Amino acid sequence: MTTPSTAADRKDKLTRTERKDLTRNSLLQAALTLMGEGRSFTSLGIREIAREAGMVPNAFYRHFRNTDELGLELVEEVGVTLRRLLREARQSGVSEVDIVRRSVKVYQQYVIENRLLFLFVSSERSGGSRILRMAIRNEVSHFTNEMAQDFRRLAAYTDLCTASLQMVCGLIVTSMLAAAPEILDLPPDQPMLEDEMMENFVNQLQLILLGASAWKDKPRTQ
Amino acid sequence: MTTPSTAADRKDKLTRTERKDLTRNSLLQAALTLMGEGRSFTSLGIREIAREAGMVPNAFYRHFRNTDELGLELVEEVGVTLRRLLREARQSGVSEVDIVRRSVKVYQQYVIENRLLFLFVSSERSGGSRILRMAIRNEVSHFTNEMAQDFRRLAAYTDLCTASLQMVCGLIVTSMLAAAPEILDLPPDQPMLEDEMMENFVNQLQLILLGASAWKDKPRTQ
DNA sequence: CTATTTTGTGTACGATTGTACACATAAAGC
DNA sequence: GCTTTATGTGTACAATCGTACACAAAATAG
Repeated sequence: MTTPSTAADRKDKLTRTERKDLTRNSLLQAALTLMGEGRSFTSLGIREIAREAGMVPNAFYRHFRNTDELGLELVEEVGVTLRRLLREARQSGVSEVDIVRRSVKVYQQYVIENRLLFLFVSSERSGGSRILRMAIRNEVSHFTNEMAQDFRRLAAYTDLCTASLQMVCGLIVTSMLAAAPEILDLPPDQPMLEDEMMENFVNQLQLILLGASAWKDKPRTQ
Repeated sequence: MTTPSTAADRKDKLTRTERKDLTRNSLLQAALTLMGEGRSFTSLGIREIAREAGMVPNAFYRHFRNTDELGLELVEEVGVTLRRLLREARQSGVSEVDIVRRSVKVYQQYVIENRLLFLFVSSERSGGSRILRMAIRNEVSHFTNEMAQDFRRLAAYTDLCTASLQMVCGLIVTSMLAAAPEILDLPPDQPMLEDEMMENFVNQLQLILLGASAWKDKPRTQ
């Protein structure tokens, strides 16, 4: 690469790695699209994904060795998506009244906006390939830890030791992830069902936080 | 049917419906076995299941029209399994100290004993076919309701209105189901990891119950 | 006893799958 | 400019899939 060619050097002539990234992304997107049409990731085939991406089956191998490897890439995307959720939650005011209800509403919208990714993570978190399962569990674990750090930073629940705080956040995250598939399965124009579900979700989170307020860390022994 | 032939009439000559039930069960068992070997239910094929059950592919159609229909039968089996869990929990003493820790231990063993069914329900609860998902959600909902009734019967958390009690039980069930895949993925001889996971699970349940004790039902409005 | 229905077998066919190999084309390296 | 390398295409093959049809055997009905 003699002249760096700043990627906008020539408008339609792209560098090799750029083209590669484009088709690679189109493969990832194709897999997500297929899941959006009701297929489960585990049952997707190489040919199917390549076809959806508009390329010949063999081209798949230029980017991934098998579908699991593509799935790992999707897991990483899930990771950045979750981190973005936390970052946005951090920016929005925390000292609001009704913070739980507000957060639940934000989360609901976030799940809908990132429908395909949450579809993926919900179904692969306990299904299919062990490798994917473990990778997802890792990302969720990181997410939980970051949430606990945020609680610390905001000086919330300062009575709790770190282990207890992580336990609480784990419970919150479990509830959030369990809510995702229900959000995604909601019939689109049934506001009553939706409100009922959200109300239930809000109450559950408030109950967890209520428990956290009353929680006393165990003494030294055990 | 002239003489009812009480099914033990001739020891090795079985009636037609008995034989049919036997092979039907062997198909169900075959599907579970394949899942136990790491396959996901969604990706199972008719031929595969029939082969594992030791019969020719076409025989499958004598019992189910497709794999989803077989899955529905498995969901029903999950239902009776969950009900049995509740029944056993009901019998064991409730007025024990450390009741949560004891219950968690019982649950862990129950999940391991019914490994294949919990594998199935964990992976299909948010994955694959919409029909199966809804059926499982139904069974889980019934389970939650029965648990709430048990709480009522035991005069536990009498301050809570029925809706709140169901909300609490929903949270408990969510946590239980989320724990199942982690239990099943535990490496078999790592007692430290196992203890850590169980301790975390116990704490989460205790936190929920602590929250339930402190919970005040909403006043009339809203 | 005869006729019918049920249950499982055997064979067959077209479609689809994962993957191997040879080839084209265009960017990158020198 | 020439050579090399990376990326995508085309063709091919064995394996598997779901499913249709004809058939065998045995239990049930009359």
